[in-house]
Amino acid sequence: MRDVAQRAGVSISTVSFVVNDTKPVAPATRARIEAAMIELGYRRNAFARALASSRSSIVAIAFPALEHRLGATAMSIVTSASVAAAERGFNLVMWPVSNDASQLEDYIGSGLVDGLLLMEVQQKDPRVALVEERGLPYLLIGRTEDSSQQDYVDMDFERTVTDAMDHLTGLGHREIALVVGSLGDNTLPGYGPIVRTEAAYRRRVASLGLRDHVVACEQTPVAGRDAARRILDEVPSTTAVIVLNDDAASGVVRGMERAGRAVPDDVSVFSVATSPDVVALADPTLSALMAPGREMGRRAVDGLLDRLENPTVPRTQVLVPCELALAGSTGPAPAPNR
Amino acid sequence: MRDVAQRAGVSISTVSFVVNDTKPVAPATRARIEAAMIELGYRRNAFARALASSRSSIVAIAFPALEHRLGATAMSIVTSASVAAAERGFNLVMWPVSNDASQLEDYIGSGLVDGLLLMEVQQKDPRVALVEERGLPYLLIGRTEDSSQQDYVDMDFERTVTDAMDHLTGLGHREIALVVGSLGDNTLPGYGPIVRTEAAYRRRVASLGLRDHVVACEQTPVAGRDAARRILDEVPSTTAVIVLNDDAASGVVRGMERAGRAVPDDVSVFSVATSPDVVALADPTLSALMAPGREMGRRAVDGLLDRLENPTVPRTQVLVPCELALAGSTGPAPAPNR
DNA sequence: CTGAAAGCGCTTACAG
DNA sequence: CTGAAAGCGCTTACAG
Repeated sequence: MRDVAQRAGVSISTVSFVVNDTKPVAPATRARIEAAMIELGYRRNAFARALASSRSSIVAIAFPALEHRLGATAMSIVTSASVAAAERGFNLVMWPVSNDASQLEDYIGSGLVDGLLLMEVQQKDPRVALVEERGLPYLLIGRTEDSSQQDYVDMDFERTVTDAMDHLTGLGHREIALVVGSLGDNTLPGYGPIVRTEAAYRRRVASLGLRDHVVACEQTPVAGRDAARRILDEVPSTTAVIVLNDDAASGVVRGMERAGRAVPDDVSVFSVATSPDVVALADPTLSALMAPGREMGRRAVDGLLDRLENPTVPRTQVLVPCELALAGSTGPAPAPNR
Repeated sequence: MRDVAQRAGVSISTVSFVVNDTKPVAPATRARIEAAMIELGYRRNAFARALASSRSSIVAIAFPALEHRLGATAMSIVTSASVAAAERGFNLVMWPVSNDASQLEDYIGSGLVDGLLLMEVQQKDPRVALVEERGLPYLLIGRTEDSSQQDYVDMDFERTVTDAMDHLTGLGHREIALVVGSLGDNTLPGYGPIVRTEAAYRRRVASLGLRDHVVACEQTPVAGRDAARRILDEVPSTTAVIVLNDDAASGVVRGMERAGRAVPDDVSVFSVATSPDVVALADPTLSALMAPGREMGRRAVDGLLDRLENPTVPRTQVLVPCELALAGSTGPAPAPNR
C-alpha cells in the first residue's frame, strides 16, 4: 500500500479510502491510484485490515463433527453458504464442534470471525447460550425450542407436510400414513424436524376428517421395509405413505411391493424433506419434496451478513419450503372396490 | 497481552515466549504468566499474530462450486479435514472456485492462508499451475496427469479394482464385467478415476487369463438398468459385475433382477469407490468397497501441515485403499451347468 | 533467561 | 478532497 501511495503520489490514507470506497476521492486522484494498484498488482492484506478495523470478513459455520455423518443436504448447505459468502467478500471457515460447546469457546476466543452460523441446531442447544454470552452475532440453520428472538433459517416442515397431503388428497387418497425416523437409544427429547412434522401432519389429517397413522422406524432401508408391513397390518386400506426418513424411503417402497402392493398403482409413497442423494440414487424413482439445502445456505449467509452490516435490521426468520422433485412413486388412489 | 505482562510483572516479549513456547522461560516466571493468563481470560488475537509472524494457521480447501453437486464422500473429506486441522491448531476455510481458476487468484492474493488443499483435481488442472506460480504450499486430493513432483492424497483405484477382482474370483467368478460412468457431453479427456480403474481392471483380467468387458453408462439408476441388460446381451454368461458408478449401482442390481437373474445367486454386483450414502440408502444391501473420505481428508491435512512446518519433508504421495463395507449383493459363482 | 524496540500493513479519528 | 499520526496486538531479531 505504501508502494501504491508513492507511485500515485498520494498518502496511504488516500489509497485506503479508494480501496475501501470509504471517503470521497477526486476522480483524477482515484484514477492514478487505481492505475498504480494494477501496475503493482496490489492486494490488500487480510490480516492488517482485520487488525486495524476489527472486522475480519470471515464467518464460521459450526457443525457437529463426530455425532453422525453429514449427508448431501448438509454439503449443499455448506457449499452454497460459502458461495454466497464469497459473493459478498467473505470467507467461510468450518468449525467442527462437539455438541457440548466446549471447543466453541476457544474458537470464539481467537477473535477470528465476525459472525457464526450454527448447523444441526437442537431444541435445547448449549451452543446458543455460549454464543449469546460472548456477544458474537449468529444465525441458526434450524431452530431451538423458542427461536422467536433469534435469527434463523429452517426448512418449512409444516408447509412440506401440507404440500404432501395436498398432493396426495388431490390424487384421491384418504388413508395416508406418516413414517418418521426414530433416533434409537440416544433419543433426543424432541428432535425438531420430527416433532414439527408429526404435529403438522396430525393437524392436517384432523382438519380433513381423516385418520392419523404415524409409524416410527430406524433410519435404514430394512427398517423401512418393516414399517411398510406394519402400516399394512395396522391399516390394510392404506393407499399412501408420506416418509420423513430418507434412509428408510427406498425400504418402504420395497416393503409395499413385497406385501403385494404395487407402487404407485396400489400404494403411493411420497418422500419428504429428502436429500439430493436419495433422489439421485432411488430406483425406482421416488416422488419427493426435496430439502432446499442450497437455498437455506444462501439465505443463512445473507441473513447473517445483513446483521453484521447493520445490527438493527429486522430479524431473519425464514422458513424455506421444499422443492417438488419427481413423481414416479405417487399416483392416483386406486378405485375403492379392488 | 499487555495486561497479562503487567499482572505477571514481565515484558510482553516474555508473555509471547510462553504463549508460543518459543524460547526457554524460567519455571517461576512461566507459572506467574500462566496464572495471569487464566485470571484475565487471555486469548491471543489471531490477526495480530498472523500479521506479525506472517503465518495465519489457516488453510483453504478449494472445490468446484458450480460444476456438479458434491455428495457424501466430499462431505466426509471436508468434515474430517476440518477436524484434523483443528487438532493441529488450524482453521479450514472453504474456497468455491470455478475450474478456470480465475477467482483462485483473488483468494490467494488476500494472503489469508498458509496452504491450500485442492479437491476434485482434473488430469490437467489449471488451478495447479496458478498455485505453483504463486508459491503457495498445496496438496492435491486426487492427482493430475503427472503428479510425481506433487504432494497428493488419492483413492487407490488400482488396489480397489484388484481387491474387487480378488473378492469375486475367490468366489469362483470367471466372467466379470466392469461398469464405469460416462460423463455425457462434457466428457473430460480422461477423468482420472475412470481411466485408472479401467486400466487396472484390464491388466488384472489379462493376468488372470479372463475376458475383459467394460460398459460405460450415465450416472443414474435408469442407465444402470440398461447397462445390466447390455452386459447380458453381450456376454450372457456373465456372473459378476464391478460397478464404479455410484448412482447407477442400484440400477444394475434392478436390471439384473428384471432380466431374470437373482442377485447374488445368479449374478454378483460389487460396487466400488462407493460413497457412504450409497450404502446407507441401498435396498437391497450392496456389497461395496467404500470410498475412504474420512481417511483422505485427514491424511491430506496432515500432509499439508507437515510441509508447512518443514518445507523439506519428503513428499506426501499417499493412495488410500477403499474399505470393505457389506456383502449382500455378492456371493459364490453359480454352478457351471445351470 | 528476560526486555526494549521495531515493525507487520492496514484503518481511522483528527486536522486542514 | 487529502495527509500526518496513532494504534490495532502481536512476533522477532538484537542486546544484555
